[in-house]
Amino acid sequence: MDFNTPTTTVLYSIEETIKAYRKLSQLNISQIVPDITVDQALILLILESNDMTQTEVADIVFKDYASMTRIVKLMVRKDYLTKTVDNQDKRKAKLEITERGKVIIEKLKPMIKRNRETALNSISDKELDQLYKILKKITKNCNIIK
Amino acid sequence: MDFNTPTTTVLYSIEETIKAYRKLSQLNISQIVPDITVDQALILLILESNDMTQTEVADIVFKDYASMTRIVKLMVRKDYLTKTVDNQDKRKAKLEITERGKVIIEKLKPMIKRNRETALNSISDKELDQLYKILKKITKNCNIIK
DNA sequence: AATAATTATTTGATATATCAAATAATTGCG
DNA sequence: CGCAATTATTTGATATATCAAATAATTATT
Repeated sequence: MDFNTPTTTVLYSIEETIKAYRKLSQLNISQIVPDITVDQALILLILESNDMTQTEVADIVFKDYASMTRIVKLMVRKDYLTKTVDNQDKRKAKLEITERGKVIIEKLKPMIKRNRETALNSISDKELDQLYKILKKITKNCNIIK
Repeated sequence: MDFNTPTTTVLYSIEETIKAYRKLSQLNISQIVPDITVDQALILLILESNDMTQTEVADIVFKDYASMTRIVKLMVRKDYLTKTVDNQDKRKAKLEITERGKVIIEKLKPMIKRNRETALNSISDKELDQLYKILKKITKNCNIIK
């Protein structure tokens, strides 16, 4: 049964790439704001444009709702964001970025931008487009079952 | 400062893809062997060809050594593998797949293969090659700092 | 040989991932 | 309206991720 060694499939490469990128990002972000994770920064970025529901944010950042509950708890404790009950629908938790959160994200933006540039250095627009399309295909294939 | 929204960068797509693939894999693998994680199965696959040191395996599967210690502990408890002291170098932990581990991995192989096929369905060899090369570039870019 | 430096692994602390079950609010329907 | 179904979130349990510090064995150096 022509069974490839796990390390020879692209899916392994995808894993490798994302881990390398996460490591780079965390390292550089910690240099600017020591006490924040990459994912927390991402959540702040998302909330910077529009306030949202906890579940909405979770969907955007691909987090399990249970994880999201805990991450938000920490972020509220650190005064990065506030969590209030949505008055239209009391099941929903409205998340808003705090002033401190805004300051922090502004401080981080240049580094976040730089991380992306570092990661994508020397990748042409054409390659980026190819990469994007292929990844989308794979994602779609994986989500067929749902 | 032309700062892209986080969701518009390919790095976000990479994250999305790998999460979708992991979900698919875990779902299908659990159907065959309910009590094993994708990563544990990967470790068994790695060890199937050659017995190795714990650190060697960790490097291959991109795991932190501390994580590896804990994963191995669980896998030993479940009788998927054995852990013994390397006699040449007593710092090293030699990992070997057990009979039960072998049986389980044989049982899983067809599904693992199928998962890969599902994920990569309709992706041409040319695309795979492109994908692979671009990912390698990104990984390299991220590892520059080290 | 004795000590310093390095390597492999572990442990503790904390954060996150994931599943299943619980809770609470809202919606749909007879 | 009253209740079943659905939706948003939480909690508990367990697994994994990550960093820093500790341990133990090995290697390099003086």
